[in-house]
Amino acid sequence: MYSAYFDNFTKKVPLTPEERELIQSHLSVKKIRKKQYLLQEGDVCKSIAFVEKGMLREYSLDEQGGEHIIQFASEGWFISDMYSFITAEPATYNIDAIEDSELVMISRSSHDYLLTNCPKYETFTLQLITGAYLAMQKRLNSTIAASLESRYESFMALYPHIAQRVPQHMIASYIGLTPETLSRVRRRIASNKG
Amino acid sequence: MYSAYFDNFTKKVPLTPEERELIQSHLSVKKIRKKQYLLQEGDVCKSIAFVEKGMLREYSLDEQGGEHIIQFASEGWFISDMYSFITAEPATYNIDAIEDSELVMISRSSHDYLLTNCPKYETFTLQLITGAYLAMQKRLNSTIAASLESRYESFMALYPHIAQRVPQHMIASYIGLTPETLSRVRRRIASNKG
DNA sequence: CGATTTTTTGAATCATATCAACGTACGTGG
DNA sequence: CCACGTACGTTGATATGATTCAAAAAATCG
Repeated sequence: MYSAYFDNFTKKVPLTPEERELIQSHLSVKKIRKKQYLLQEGDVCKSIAFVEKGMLREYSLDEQGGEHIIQFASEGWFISDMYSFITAEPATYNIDAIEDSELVMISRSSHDYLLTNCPKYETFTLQLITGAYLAMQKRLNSTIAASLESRYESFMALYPHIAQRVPQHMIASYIGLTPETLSRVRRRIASNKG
Repeated sequence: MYSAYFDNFTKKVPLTPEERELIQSHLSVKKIRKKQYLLQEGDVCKSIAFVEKGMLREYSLDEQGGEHIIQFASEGWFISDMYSFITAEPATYNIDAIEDSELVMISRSSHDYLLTNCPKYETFTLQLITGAYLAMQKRLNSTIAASLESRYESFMALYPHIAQRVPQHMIASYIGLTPETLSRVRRRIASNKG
């Protein structure tokens, strides 16, 4: 229990046994089945979830009901509608499970408590957000500046473990194109190599 | 000197005079003229810049030499190639001034020093990055999910002070379309309202 | 095996980019 | 203060390329 969470944590910030105790007392475990929602648009996001095992996705819905995947989260990643979590306004994103998953949950009040009372938790959070920020900046740049081919290829290079585990149409959604177009992009790539 | 910086800081995290002294001793001031580079692709980004006055932009260049604006920064914002700053690898982005500007600079070593020796600086940094993360997530979502019209309109609603001060083709670049297309989008919007 | 989900393919359509030209505003130097 | 040059925005014609809709083929699941 909590092993992936603390592996991740101590790789970034070492902890004494007491600190680990303190943090662990603020965590809880949640299991969630494939296709189950962790968060629905309109609800307030009350927790940050760390993935111990499994895979989730966060996505928005446009006016026509189309899904747009904002983020995948597999082992070692966290997922949450951060804006809703921080402001307590209704979520604009949905989160559901792509596989049966085990999550470590941190509530808003625990998060606040640890931020102010456990310096290492704050340091860890800063590193976590910084990493997420940098990854998203790269993605934004490739969405704006790169061709479909290279967007797909960077995704595959960066997240091969995700690519293996999610259907292709979700990758299409993540990189911002339709499943049909992605299928054709893949054919173009294959024929350029063959 | 440093007033915009500390206004911003203390609005998020109050400081004692001693703390302010400590932090201020790690800052320096830099003036930069319109069109001047603060950072060029390939150089290592050695500082974070806070804008006291003026306006800058961060952008990438694609294979055909096209500019893609990643970020604007006016008074109260910070700007930097964070990835290069943190990893000390060569920058992949360029930063230059859109107006004559005054900047408050923090070097990598000062940043590290303050992070470990000044808890409030760490708290401030966490809030700063969190804000930047949330803003970028919203932008990414609108880039993937929204129509050109609503992308333009959200930009204008969110950043009216920037819109007034930068040429239209830079707004086009920021929201990910060509200047010609933006011109036509604006006409469409105008005629739908008239 | 049958049912459902996923991927591929084809054809038509639509939206945006591109290329080229023009008009305008702006700022700089004479 | 004027004139010139440069940067900016608009417009039109055309080309490109991604989406859409429909259907079939392939893969996966119970």
